[in-house]
Amino acid sequence: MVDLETRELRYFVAVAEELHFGRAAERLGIAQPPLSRAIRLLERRLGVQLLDRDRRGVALTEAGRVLLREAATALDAVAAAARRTRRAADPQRPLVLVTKAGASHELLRRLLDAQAAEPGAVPVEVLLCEIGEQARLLRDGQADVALMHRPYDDLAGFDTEDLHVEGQVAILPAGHPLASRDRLTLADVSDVPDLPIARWPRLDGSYPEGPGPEVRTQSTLAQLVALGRTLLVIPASSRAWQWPEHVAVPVVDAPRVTTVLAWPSGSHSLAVASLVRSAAALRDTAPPADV
Amino acid sequence: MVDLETRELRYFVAVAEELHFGRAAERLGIAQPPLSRAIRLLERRLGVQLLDRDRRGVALTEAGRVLLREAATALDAVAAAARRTRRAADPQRPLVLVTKAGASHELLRRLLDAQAAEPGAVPVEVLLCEIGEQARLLRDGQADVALMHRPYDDLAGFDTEDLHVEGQVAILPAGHPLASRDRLTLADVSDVPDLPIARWPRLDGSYPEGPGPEVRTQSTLAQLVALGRTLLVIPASSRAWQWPEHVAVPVVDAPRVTTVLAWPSGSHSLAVASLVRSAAALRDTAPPADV
DNA sequence: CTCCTGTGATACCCGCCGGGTATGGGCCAG
DNA sequence: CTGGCCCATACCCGGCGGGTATCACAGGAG
Repeated sequence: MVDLETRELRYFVAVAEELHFGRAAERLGIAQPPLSRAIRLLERRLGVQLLDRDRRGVALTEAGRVLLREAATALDAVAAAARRTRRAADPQRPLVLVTKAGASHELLRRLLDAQAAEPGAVPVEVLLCEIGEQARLLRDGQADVALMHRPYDDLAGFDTEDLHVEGQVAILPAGHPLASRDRLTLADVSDVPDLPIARWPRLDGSYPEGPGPEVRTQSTLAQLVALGRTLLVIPASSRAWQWPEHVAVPVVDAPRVTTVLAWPSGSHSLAVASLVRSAAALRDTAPPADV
Repeated sequence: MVDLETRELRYFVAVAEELHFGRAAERLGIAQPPLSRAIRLLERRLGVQLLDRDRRGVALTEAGRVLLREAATALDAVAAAARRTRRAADPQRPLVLVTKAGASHELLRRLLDAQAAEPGAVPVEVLLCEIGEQARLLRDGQADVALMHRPYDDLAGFDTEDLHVEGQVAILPAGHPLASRDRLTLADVSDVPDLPIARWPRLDGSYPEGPGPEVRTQSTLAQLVALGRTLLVIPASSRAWQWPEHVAVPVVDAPRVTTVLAWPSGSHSLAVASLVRSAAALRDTAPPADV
């Protein structure tokens, strides 16, 4: 049995991501030789080669790729332990709810209002993040609960409560021929030559091949749409995209999107339970108009 | 931002579980004073009181309870990182499949046969565990894949493939009046005065109140049934209970149990994928007789 | 061919921190 | 009051994590 220390995992992650001992050491705030030694020791303790030191630079072995992935989640778990413990000790800790900026705006407003009206309401702090970040923020304890969207977000490891189902719309630059239609299909929007779909970075930061522009944030994407450089298909209730230059047209055969409230499974927080109750009541009493 | 080391977490878990510095230190193989100091340092770094040192002994604070739970999952994640990394480096690593001893025996046999018949079959090692342990073994990397049972096992954090649905039977000592019936209901078996339901330990090791005998393993339970001291309700295909002194009677209104193949979500292992394919094919070509 | 540059590895030193022993001090039980 | 239990404090030591200086080696420029 080998007991890894989080320091070793942090060091390895830095080297594995930088693929360069010098830069990794700088990022960690230590010198390069101790880092080399630490990684070598880690390899010997595990009995596994993690890196191929080539003449020029460093490459991950298969085992190294596994450890990079596993170490990231393990470090998240450790960070979550610290954060949640501190939060638990804060008597007036607000509940942190994270959601994608601009998504499900109306629903969120109604949820916050409903929760605030509860007797003994726990204050709710709203944290906005970029697409796909909610899962990490929940996992590492920076947030207690999230609004997420099936089937797009990865809900593995979370308990969820469905809140709302809706269709999707294509966001187009006003003035584009497609913008005058009153309904579209996925076929209509999939291969528009002058509006290629934007490309998001993969987990490793690289971009898939394709003609569309590379984007990393919603705001850049919104501006690209306004400039007539790309189109996108999103849930009807998303509001981050309502620029004057934008037109929304329903896409009738796009998959329907379910907005869910998600929280780490096994969470014993009374505050989370209270919010979930509010959400369920909200959905049952006043279902928002579907699109 | 506080970076906890796994050593600190292990120390805290030991103290939190033992609620006694001396015993915790002994369990950790260190002396008591350094342990006291380490815990005190941990509290100061977190800025949170984790333990109430009472006149006599130690009690967990609310924050301490949170950290105990979080630390356990974080340590599991770290251990999983080490184990999975080593496994990844082993060229002829077998795939480890864990299941409750005695459960879904036929299904498992057919699954192993089907997988062995695959071209390029990965060897599968079977690991048997007690009830409720599969999730931990999957989480901490001791197993790659598990047979689990909805709705009884906690499937949070795992991807699953449904394999089989079946009813449940009551296991009774032969000769008991109920044993001669050809069907039972939950009402029939819920309050039999001379056959009280056995009590399993909770996570903290304590037992719920009740008249039934306390059990910790399946084998003790099987013997208690044979002795006519308790009854139990289990999926029809479970085979650990087929002693000569046992009689199985269908319980018509018990919830139906789904046997699922489960693996850590996000697992990129080709071997797991291959086994899942085998399992799906198995189910589609030759569904086992339902009960 | 030579020299320079950039890379990770090695050698060696030092200070800190984790761990040990000895002991103190508060709080029951009797 | 007193002894015992249990955690905290005081103090020492050795190992390890981190630093600097340097080496070894591979390319590339000239």
